[in-house]
Amino acid sequence: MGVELILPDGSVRSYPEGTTGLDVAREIGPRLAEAAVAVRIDDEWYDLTRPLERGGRFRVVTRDTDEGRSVLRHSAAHVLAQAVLDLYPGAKFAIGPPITDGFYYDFDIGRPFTPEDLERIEAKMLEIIDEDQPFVREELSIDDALEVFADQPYKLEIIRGVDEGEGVGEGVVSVYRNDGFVDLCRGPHVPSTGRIPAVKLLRSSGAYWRGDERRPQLQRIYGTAWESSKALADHLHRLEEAERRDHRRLGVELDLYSFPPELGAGLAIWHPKGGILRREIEDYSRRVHADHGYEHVVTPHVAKADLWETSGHLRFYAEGMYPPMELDHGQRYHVKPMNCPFHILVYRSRSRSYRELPLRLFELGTVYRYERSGVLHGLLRARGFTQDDAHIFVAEEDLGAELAGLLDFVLMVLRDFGFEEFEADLSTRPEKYVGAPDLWERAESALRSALDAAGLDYAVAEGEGAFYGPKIDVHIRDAIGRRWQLSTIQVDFAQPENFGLVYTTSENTRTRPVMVHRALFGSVERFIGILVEHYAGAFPSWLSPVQATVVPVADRHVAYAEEVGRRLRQAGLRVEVDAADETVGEKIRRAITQKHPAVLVVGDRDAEAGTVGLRLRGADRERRDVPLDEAVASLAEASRPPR
RNA sequence: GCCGGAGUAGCUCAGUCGGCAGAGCGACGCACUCGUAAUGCGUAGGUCACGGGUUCGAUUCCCGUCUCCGGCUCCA
Repeated sequence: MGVELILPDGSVRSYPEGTTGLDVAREIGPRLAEAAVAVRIDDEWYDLTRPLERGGRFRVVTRDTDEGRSVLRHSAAHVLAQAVLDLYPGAKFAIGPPITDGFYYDFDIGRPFTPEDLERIEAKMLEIIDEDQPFVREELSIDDALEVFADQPYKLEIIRGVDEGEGVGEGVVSVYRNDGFVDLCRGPHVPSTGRIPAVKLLRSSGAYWRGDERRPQLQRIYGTAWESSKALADHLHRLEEAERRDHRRLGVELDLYSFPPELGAGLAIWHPKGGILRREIEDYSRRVHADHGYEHVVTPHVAKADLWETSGHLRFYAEGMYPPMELDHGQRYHVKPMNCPFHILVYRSRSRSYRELPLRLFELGTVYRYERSGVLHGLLRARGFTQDDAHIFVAEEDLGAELAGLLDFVLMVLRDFGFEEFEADLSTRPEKYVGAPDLWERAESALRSALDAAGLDYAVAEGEGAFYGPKIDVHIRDAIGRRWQLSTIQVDFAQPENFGLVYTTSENTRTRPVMVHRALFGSVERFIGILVEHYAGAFPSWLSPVQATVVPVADRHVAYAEEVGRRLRQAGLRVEVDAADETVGEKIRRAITQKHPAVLVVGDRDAEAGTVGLRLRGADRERRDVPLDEAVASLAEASRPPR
């Protein structure tokens, strides 16, 4: 009994029993066989050396793809565990999956790993890789597996959990052996340890067993593995690049913002230059919202506990809120973690007609959330931040059109800030939910068609929606390929119910509107943090706190430099005239280091002829003798906001 | 919150096996007056995170607290 395989080119071929994926890959081409790490039949994984048990759509997975890398990273994780068990007798090992850009493995050796431990372990791993030990797959009954891992409590727990269908078949699990080491694993793996071309351990840290802080804390070792030493070197270079772009570091260097300990953890202060950046972004946001039919509202920072009871926040979100403060005979007030209840009160302040819908209420609303101290991370994760928040009250029949327009709006805004790559997640109805199922279905299909209409790539996260409604999250890729979640669009069937919202229809009946929560930047602070890292501090001119620096060559040119500065300011530009007692070279270096987009150098010739030397960021070299009028006009043009 | 690491000048860091605290950059002053990425010389700047303990003496050792960093978890 042979197998019939459909190859990616559509051809169908038959193979005798016992044929392996490697045999097929070799037949297709030796280079393919060389790069192969595993094969798939109809999405089922096979090790290269495992006989194919059935026919179907056949595909060779190579090591230079994301799928292939995750196979070799998984194998690298095994080698890591093998090294640790070898070096630390009695070590317990838990789980070791591949992750984005690497892998980890969780251990218990009774103490944390030190940097010296990591060096030893890495050396041991390289030895194991050198020995090119074959990975051998084996299937065991649950009982046999329990015996094999008798002294490994975490493995035993996993095996006992396998009954719920995580195993490879009825009452059977697979293990992989190489040398004396054996690990429970579904696979697949590369054929032998020598097929891991480049590996490096990065760090260790604590991690809870199964992510549960009530359970034992294990020691996790992170590493990365790649298809070639060049790919590894590139990755390490990207890590350095990310460090160079760190918004916390650039915030200090560019004098944008800081996090004084006196203030409290997770709270930022904005310096004048950061203030300009923020103001430009916020002004832009207000402008485009006004242009897109939003009305600007303003609401306070605290509200009575009753309001948070009605909205359900105290029931579902209390641990994310600042504790109450008491005043007026024990009346409790909470600082707001969200703006929605306030916007709802605006809606409910009088009776609403169908003619007013969709009613779009927008606010740059500053909220405070209690974040556990360990998770704070500069602007990206703060305790106080400002949302570009709006709530749209819409008739159910208009929801689809509203969502489609909204998604276009989101993409327009993100493109205006220089982001070009987008991916979305559509989160659908969870097990616990409010609202009628057919309402959910209509909302989900409305979100789906909005995504289709926008031509956006999206993944469906089944059951990941909030209990109150489905949502779309929009992610962007930054300049070094990192993915960030920014915008969110959430349909809400619960709050209109909680607050008893209605509007009067054209038939003079009263109907409940649907509510949409949406934020484009999400948090202005976090968005700026991402922008700083995306641009490595070199913002497009319209966002630059300083748009041009004027450098006089010598003291006698200061008056002309001031004149140039005045002209630029009249054209609306933010300008510094650097009259400091320094060399021209030093002043230029300073402007460049501060990422100013334009430097204008003026000397004798310029003062006489009414010209400037113009050096633009990113240009190969400067232009000399540019007429001042021309320089002013072109810089003003280059510094205009996108809209 | 938990695990690990750290906190010395505005920034980046060295140092003190317990005995008067150091560099580079930055700031300030003086000289230089200069044409596209660092001119030279000088000066100031420190509760060695904070509080307690041990000690003749603590920046150094011990305990606690705060803050930061890497993770866990959670999210915008």
